[in-house]
Amino acid sequence: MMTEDFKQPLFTIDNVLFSVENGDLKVLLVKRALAPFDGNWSLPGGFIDVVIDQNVQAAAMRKLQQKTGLVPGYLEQLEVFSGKDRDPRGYSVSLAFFALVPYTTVSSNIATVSQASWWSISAIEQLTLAYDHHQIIVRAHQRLKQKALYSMLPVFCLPEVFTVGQLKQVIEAIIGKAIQRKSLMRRIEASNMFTLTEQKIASGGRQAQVYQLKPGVDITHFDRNFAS
Amino acid sequence: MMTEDFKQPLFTIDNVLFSVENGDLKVLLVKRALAPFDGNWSLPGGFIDVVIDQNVQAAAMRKLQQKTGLVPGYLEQLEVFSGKDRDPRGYSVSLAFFALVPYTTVSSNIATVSQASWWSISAIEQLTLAYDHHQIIVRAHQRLKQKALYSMLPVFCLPEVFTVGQLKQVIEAIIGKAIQRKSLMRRIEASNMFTLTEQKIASGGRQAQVYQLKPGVDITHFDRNFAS
DNA sequence: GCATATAGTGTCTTAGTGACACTAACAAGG
DNA sequence: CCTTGTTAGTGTCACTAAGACACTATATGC
Repeated sequence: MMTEDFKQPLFTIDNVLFSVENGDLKVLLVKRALAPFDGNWSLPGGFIDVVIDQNVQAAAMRKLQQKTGLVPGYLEQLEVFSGKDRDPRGYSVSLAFFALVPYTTVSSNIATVSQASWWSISAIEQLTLAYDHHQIIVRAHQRLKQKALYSMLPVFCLPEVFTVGQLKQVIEAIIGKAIQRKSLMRRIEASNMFTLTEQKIASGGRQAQVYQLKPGVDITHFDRNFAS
Repeated sequence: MMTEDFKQPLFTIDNVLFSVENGDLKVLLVKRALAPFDGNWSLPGGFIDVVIDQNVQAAAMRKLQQKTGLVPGYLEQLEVFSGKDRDPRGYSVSLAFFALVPYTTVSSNIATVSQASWWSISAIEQLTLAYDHHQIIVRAHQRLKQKALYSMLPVFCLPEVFTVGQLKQVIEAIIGKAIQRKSLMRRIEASNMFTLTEQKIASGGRQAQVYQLKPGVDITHFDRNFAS
């Protein structure tokens, strides 16, 4: 049974890049300039380049960098979406990634993309997206939500230094539910992922202590979820 | 930017099929009859057939059925493994699945496979496997272990009716650590996934109550892990 | 009957989250 | 200067689910 016996499906990459701005969970979308689905908003992605890309994660990183100018602090494989009809060009297999970055404004302008911008997760529901990108975003959100309940993953939506209040806001935006500041502080302590810097930051009331991610640490997972 | 601008990678499927026999976690391997890696043990997998297979899960199911005769009760996407050098035929992208079945003896005899048999997870370490299948098995085992700590997934390694003792043995084989029978019974109760049948089964001592998976239920996830 | 093996229960301990009141530190306005 | 409002951080009790383990129950084999 040789390789050539089979017609291979199209293989592509899609990225669901999340961030949180001001308590609002956002996903980065790009407006397609080319067919198919030209003029529609879509997830930044594309074809793997077998010469340049060491592997699929490298391809995902390159596509993100290329189409949005952003380099995520966290990138993880989500799931493969596949089928005969998801791409008008033929049988398609797309590997979706989900990624996290600190919020920054974006402005991209390359050939395949006319615009790139952040969209609130709630606003996206009303949009018409290319391919099955709605479903991909839903699945990515589910996964992120779940991981936010038992891990420190949401820190990747913040700059390297941050306050407990900021992290609390990010987590609440992700899981869509309030948590106890006390519980979060216990986790920050227990995780041993952060150092307490000398600085303090104004916040409208008492100044907040500033935490910093220790370099090279793994994200801690806890044995229990926040109340779900 | 057209499809044809890019040389596409090879896309394949690999299955890590787990079961538990007598307290021993096993993975199903097949002996390759054809190049590359002919004569080596490997994970059952192959190319997707864009005519037959509705999507990648269907392809995984078909490959398993074809190469081992088994139809798993649970099948989930694991992760994509990719790179220039993992397949001598060229740049390769393989989507690995992990699957669970009740233990049964296998004996397959088709063209591409000369043998199919169960291997203890510990015995596999000493084997030489095709491709990067060692790494895939390690990752699949990690994921299964993790899920066994907080979900009822391991029931798919048992027949439709089973006893608490059997489930306990399966879970312990997967996570490599003893758990309290009491804790498991509390979970069985709380999950509401099972009905208690009239039957009892001999087991060397007092007869055990027989549980049965309710048809069509989702696997329950708990908010806490077993001690890890 | 007695030893032994597995099944199932009762109940105290332990650990981590939830709830919430309380103190701390800052700004703005009188 | 003092009061009020706001956010930051602490102290502590309640709640819940798992761990530990003794105890009872029911089977087998001698």
